[in-house]
Amino acid sequence: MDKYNFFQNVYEVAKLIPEGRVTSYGAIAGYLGAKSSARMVGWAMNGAGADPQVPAHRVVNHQGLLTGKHHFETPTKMQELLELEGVVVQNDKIAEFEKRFWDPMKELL
DNA sequence: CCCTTGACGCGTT
DNA sequence: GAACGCGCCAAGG
Repeated sequence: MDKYNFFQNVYEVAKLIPEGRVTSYGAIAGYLGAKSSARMVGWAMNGAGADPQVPAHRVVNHQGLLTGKHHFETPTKMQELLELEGVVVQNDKIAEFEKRFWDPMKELL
């Protein structure tokens, strides 16, 4: 695992997120061994926007809040995509976030 | 090369 | 329970 692959790893993990599930930046960061560097995940996702294979809409903050929706084509796109996958979004946050939460540490273990 | 910003997270007040 | 501050790493100005 090269540190230089950090961004790539983020993309890989994001691609593994199942439909109707969401995860947090911190969870991905922790899975990559940089749990304190959740911000890097966000930065990485910034580049993920160029890669349609990376479902950035399934990645939210630890609150389940759609903090990154402004980075999409439209601020509502993120919520739309989530709802299309069966994820209930209310007030820009994931409903039943704990139930929808997909932890790479456990799921990919 | 220094300073600021950024899609976060956690501990403390 | 909300607000604030600090840590973390990288990129842009």
